[in-house]
Amino acid sequence: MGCKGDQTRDAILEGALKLASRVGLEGITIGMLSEELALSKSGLFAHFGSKESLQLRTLEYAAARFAQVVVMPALAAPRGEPRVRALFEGLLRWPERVPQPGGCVFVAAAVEFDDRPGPIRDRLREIRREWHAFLAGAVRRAIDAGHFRSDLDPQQFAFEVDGIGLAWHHASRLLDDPKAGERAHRAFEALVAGARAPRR
Amino acid sequence: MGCKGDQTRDAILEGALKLASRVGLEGITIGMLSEELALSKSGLFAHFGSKESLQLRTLEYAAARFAQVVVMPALAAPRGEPRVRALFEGLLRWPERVPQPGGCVFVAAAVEFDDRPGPIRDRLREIRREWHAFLAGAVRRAIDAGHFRSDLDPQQFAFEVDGIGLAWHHASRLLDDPKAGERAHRAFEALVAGARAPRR
DNA sequence: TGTTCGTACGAACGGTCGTTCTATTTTCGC
DNA sequence: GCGAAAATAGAACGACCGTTCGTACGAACA
Repeated sequence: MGCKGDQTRDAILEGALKLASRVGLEGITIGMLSEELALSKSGLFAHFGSKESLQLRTLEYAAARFAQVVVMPALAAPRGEPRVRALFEGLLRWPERVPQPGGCVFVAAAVEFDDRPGPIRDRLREIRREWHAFLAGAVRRAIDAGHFRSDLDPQQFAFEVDGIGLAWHHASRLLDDPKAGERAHRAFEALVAGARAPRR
Repeated sequence: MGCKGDQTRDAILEGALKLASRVGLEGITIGMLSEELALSKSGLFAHFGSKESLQLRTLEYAAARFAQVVVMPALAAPRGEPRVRALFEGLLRWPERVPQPGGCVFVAAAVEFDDRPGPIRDRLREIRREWHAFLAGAVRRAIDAGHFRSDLDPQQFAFEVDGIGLAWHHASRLLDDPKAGERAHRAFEALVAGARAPRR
């Protein structure tokens, strides 16, 4: 079975993820990537057969890493509110845990591909929906555990967490707002407080 | 004074805005744009002198249109909460008011340029900061008018509105969530309710 | 030892990019 | 209407794109 090849391919995917974080999945160039990794263009290309396949594999690699560094550790936290908190904290730390110097690759890809039909958009949408469903599931468990009020809408909660994450990404990266992290946490605390309090 | 040239340039900028909405500011291609507008590549190019200048002008054009269709109409609403609401509603309608088939051009540009130093990033950041400041100003007026509680942080409010807008953009475009609009409104109502209520 | 196969390389392809140059057409004040 | 100036077109450039092809190296297996 391919031993050396697998190592190389993983190294390529790691480089592709970092590169995509900066220039987007579509902005990746086989020339740039091969130069950065000291490989030949054709040698790198041979591992994937097409650019689209490289993009797809990079997306898959990112999803696997995300599961490793934010989903799985959160499962170690107790069910209910603590786990919801762990997911949020993991979300904020994910672009540094798996180095993405240009910001979350899913955010970049979402904006790039939200109107470009094809397998990449399809897979990306799937990944995002899974994340959404997982987050909503954790919220539902928090309701069942009595941490959150029973008439809370988990999907709505997930929607708003998504918004906080995106606003944080935006404020910290483009706006260089030093208070971005603090703002994100305050927003999340307000959200949790509203979820905890009995119906007004 | 340039008469014909100005008309052409405006038509180019309108086309560039629509195109940038789909493929991003960097994704714009002079060939694509000239073909779409039935102009020659060199003829179009002559209006701007460089691609970067075209991008910068497109960004400026978008900012001017944004001021026209969301900021100015909101000024017609009474100060305080109504104006804050008008700004939020205008924000959600802006990509359809000024046709952007691929979604808000500022969102696309923000993700593309948040880590690409240069005049485009600088100008984009300025535009976004102005919007943030304007929104926060409207919130401050709502506090002064007694609509919102006096210890509300206008910047925090603006941060969260930003998040709702981004989450809505994301949910409606990539995820094809039919409830995205409803969710955005519910999130906004919760935000306003929290701003209105006396400190818990 | 010889053969095979997985792996990487170098050269080249047609195509498109942003840009430059030189003409040609169109506009507009006189 | 005329002539200057502005506006547009056309061809070409070097660079880089994704992709293909033929080939060389190295290890595994006969």
